[in-house]
Amino acid sequence: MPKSRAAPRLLDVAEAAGVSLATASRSLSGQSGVSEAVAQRVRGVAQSLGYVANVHARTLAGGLTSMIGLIVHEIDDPYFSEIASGVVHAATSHQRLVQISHSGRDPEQELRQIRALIASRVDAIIIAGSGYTDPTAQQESRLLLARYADSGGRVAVIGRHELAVDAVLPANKEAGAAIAEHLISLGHRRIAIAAGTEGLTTVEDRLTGLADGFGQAHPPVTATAVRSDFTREGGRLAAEQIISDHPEVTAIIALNDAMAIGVLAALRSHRIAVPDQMSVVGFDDVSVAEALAPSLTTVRLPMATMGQLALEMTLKPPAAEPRRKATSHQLMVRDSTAAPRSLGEETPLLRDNERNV
Amino acid sequence: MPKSRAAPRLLDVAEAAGVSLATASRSLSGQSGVSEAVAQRVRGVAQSLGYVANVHARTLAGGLTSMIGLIVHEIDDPYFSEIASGVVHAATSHQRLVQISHSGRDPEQELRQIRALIASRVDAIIIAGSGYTDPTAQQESRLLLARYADSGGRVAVIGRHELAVDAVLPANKEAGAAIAEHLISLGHRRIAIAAGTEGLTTVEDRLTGLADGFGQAHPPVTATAVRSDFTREGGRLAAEQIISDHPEVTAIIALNDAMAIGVLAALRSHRIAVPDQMSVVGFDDVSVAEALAPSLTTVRLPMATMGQLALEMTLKPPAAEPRRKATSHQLMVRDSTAAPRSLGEETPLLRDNERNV
DNA sequence: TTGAAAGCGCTAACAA
DNA sequence: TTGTTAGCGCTTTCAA
Repeated sequence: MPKSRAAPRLLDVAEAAGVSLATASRSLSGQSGVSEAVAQRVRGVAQSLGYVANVHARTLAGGLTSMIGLIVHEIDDPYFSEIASGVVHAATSHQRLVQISHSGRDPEQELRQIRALIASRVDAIIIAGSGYTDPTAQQESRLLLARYADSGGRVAVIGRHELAVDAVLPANKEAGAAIAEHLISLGHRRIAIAAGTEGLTTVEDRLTGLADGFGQAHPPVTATAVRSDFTREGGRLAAEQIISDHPEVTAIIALNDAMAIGVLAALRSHRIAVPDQMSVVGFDDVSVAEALAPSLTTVRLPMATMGQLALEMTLKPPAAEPRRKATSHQLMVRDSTAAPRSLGEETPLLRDNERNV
Repeated sequence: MPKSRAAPRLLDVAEAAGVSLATASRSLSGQSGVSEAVAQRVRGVAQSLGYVANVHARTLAGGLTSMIGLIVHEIDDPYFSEIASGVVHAATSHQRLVQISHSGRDPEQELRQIRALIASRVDAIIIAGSGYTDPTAQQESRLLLARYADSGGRVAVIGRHELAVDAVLPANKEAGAAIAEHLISLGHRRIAIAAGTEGLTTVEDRLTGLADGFGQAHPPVTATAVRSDFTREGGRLAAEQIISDHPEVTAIIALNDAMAIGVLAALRSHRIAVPDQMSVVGFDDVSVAEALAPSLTTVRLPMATMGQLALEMTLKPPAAEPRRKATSHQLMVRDSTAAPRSLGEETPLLRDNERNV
């Protein structure tokens, strides 16, 4: 039985190839100053020995790690996995590796993850997902990140305008306004909102956008928000409450698609037809949204692109002022919205398939 | 403006606290042999300096990294994100961090990721997702992993029986048999299979299970497999082909839920009613499956648990023989399956809500 | 209980 | 073109 043997070191490669440590190092890192013949031989020896350089030693000795840390709220939420996918693809094409951690929407846990990423000296840290409206919740994170940036680390966030770092800003307000206009133009005036947990900036921004959009309606809109978790189950619970407490409502706005899916499920179990008896809209356009039945009217935010943009920001040297990159949004009108029933068949069906905003 | 300053080192902490390097190290790592008073003071200084230990130096000097590497095929596929979620949660409760990489179902890319994980000296590597039936595709990965294990690294795989390492084995065959029996008992005999790409062991195992289940039917089953990508779009394409080439079919089996969602979309666009005109089933029971309309009949594989089990295997010392851990499966009968129309209303509706297998 | 010092594996500056 | 050597920041003997 083979004894547990340490992994081969660069020194082992050098000896086996009959060259010095420095020559071996140069050969493998593809630097100039080595004859091609020697370099070739060293590479061959390294391969046959199964040599893989120790990143820790390499990092300690000098350079960067080529590692990017990504912190998301929930790994198994499509919103974040699509962002992650964008980050990973972009990173791969820049020969960077991504280390993904998740915070479970808990500032404490997020702090711990930031600490771990800093400890492992990743070249950059990307934090995706809503910030917290409570400033004390991230006092220490902010400090840590500032110090990290100060000592050369790069930081970018997605959707957290409250941190003074490079940021990709999802068009949450604009998306809210677009949805409000869509429902108003269909004739809805009594609307309920399945809103996510308090304290998340994303939730508040989307609500603000909706309020802006509603403000212009004649006759005016009556909108009621019901708070719940920012998840499918949260959507289901919110819908139950809306159904029982607000029977006059003709449309439900869920503040993300996950909640919208929960809303649809609740309506189905109550045999409330969508869109005939109730219109439903979401936010994000996660990829399953169009595959639902009825397919979900929602606002598309380009998650993968957002991830890619964030990654690319971290590759550039820091700017004097933090960069802000706004994203596009696109209202996707599908089968879950229609004119309210009371307006009946005499109203022409206002439906365009994809309206660019 | 603060100059770009290097991060504080343990030496800085030690000096600021007026102790030696060794004492500082001991204080922070909570070792015995330091007076509590001194330890306290050192910890205080470390905190106020925002000191975070450099993992690379620490790793190089001795110990483990407390990092686990996880390789998945597709980060934004719910099957994998649910597995990842299981791994991450279990890891967190064991104070481990997880680094997630993705291979895009490409053996080359997978090899590169394995190399990177080994280079960063993660304590363990978990590879999730189907293996490749072509043995040459992973010749080198196998070699690398063997060497890594030999030098003390831990390896566990999810769903790759072809590697001689600790493995969590999804009940793919049994799941296939359960689905076959379900459709047979409903009376289906002309069945199409939307199968994933060739060369994936998961696909072949599920097909084998289906064939086993079909073998016992009287009258016999006619089953046709259509190959396509193992994704939603692949499911859609397969369904289109099935609709045009095999109009006699009364049920479509998709080899995973992603494909099933694509199949449902294709059927909807052809106005083929599910389950009245066509039954549809999937595999996996990703969390959105029950939220679809009609809700999807599928076989539940406990993805999060699988991830958790794999993580725990890597925490144990290696066994003489590779461990094999089989998982449960559970047929989830929902609204996408029914008796074929030709049997009409005279057949009693065999439907139980959750049948344990 | 504390400190001094020898590495861990690698890179890069300096010599030859 | 090649080799020698001084660290990188930490842990861990070994001495005091």
